[in-house]
Amino acid sequence: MASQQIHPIMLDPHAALEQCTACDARPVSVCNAIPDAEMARLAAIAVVIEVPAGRTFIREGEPADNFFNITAGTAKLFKLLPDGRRQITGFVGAGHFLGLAVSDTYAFSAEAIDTVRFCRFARAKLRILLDDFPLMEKRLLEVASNELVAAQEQMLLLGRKTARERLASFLMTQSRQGMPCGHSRSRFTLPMTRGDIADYLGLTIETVSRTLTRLRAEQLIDTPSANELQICDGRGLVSLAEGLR
Amino acid sequence: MASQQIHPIMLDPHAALEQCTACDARPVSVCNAIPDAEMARLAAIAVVIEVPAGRTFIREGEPADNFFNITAGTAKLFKLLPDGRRQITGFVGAGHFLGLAVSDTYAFSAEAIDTVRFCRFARAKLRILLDDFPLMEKRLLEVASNELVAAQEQMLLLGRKTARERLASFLMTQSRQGMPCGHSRSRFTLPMTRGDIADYLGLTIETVSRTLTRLRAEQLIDTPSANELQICDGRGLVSLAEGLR
DNA sequence: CGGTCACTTGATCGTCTTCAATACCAGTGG
DNA sequence: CCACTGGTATTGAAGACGATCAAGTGACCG
Repeated sequence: MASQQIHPIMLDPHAALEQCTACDARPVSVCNAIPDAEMARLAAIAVVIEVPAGRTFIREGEPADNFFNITAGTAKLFKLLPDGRRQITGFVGAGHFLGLAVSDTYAFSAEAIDTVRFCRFARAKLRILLDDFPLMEKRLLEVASNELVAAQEQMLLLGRKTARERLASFLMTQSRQGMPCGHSRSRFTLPMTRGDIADYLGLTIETVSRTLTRLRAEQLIDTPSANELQICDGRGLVSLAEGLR
Repeated sequence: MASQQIHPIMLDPHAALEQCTACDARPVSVCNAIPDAEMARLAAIAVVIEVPAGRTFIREGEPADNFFNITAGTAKLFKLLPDGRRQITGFVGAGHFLGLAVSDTYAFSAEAIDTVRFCRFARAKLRILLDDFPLMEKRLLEVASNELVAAQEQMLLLGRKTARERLASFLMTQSRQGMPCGHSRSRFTLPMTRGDIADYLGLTIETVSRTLTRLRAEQLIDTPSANELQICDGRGLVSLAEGLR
């Protein structure tokens, strides 16, 4: 089918190794657990792939044959109900690892928001490699643990927070995206659409739009354009996110 | 403080080993990754503790000094907002492992629903032991991955399902609790209160009660008593849980 | 320009919440 | 044995928040 036309960017072994040691995502990814000297083994089984915005590259329910390591761009992970209702479970960027599921099929779908580049590893091959690098397995466990914590935070948001609190939480999380712990940007770009935000926060497009309008009216944020976000009152947003007003 | 009066059930080393190899929870827990011969090392650092119903034995935000392995009873895990709103992120029973968080503080609280017994391991000690048993680390990664899948399923429920669909999903999950894959009980006990169910499903007590009443009126379930549940139409519940009606 | 797509805004509707009363059940003590 | 109590569950009526339906705006693009 048309959606399967994925283009592996083939590289000779030496170039592949270059690719890995010089990879933008390496410092923030799990592969930094593998020493430089052994990097060639990882590079040997990695297939670099680039997909355009809108392309679904993981489909819930299909055989989970691969692991993925995002190196550039942003993707959304989501689950669907038969009637089309969608819940986005996360937005993932460079350094993020996908496909940990133990099951033999993927538990979620993944779609590129902008142009996404990732390394693809055949599950079987990676597993063998993993046996030789317990440090990488340790890193994976760390990553999974952190995601579990984030997932619980999201459950609190979806189960118990109001629309305003959800948006405030989301915007503060986004402002901290990719920043060193404790830091945040006061101005940033939202790569996803209002529809994506709605499906991530368990709301509708209209509610997201209205709520942003209201937050703007209250001087908590500003929206220079639809995709640009300026945080005017971080303190206010944080206390709103925690339900304190 | 009074709530800290936890009673470790001290055992001499031999008895501790007995305790572990004969443990009810071992077949379903992560410790089965450790060979019998080495079990003594695990037993040596385990502290067996029993807490009564209602006791909070993990507090969100407190230093995460221990790992826990539930061996009997049921506990609820939850997060709170400052104003008291509560989201239960899971119910955990025998075999469940708690405290994976990488952070130095717990990301959630845990409270015993009935009498709960667990093994407690000092984080530092367990980590050392883990270095010698990569197989156990592998198991932990498996467990964490499975929980992540469950968490995503719960996000779909909280973000996109109606009250009826949530209850149907919950009841079907409960009916499969502790059953071999593909099996389920048609009749079982709910150890948690309506309030707990509500806080797990992101609803109110009243909505849970009303919805159960309605499901009963529609012959999908029966409730011989408040804590007993009989599934009359499993098929119907499943399709309801998936949003197909 | 016409077309599409994303976003915004308005009016109305419905599901779930809130508030309140009542029922139920186990435990306690008269 | 029965009245009393506290916790839990059920049921009813009213209200609110967010959803749905609908229209309008603006940006981009062939």
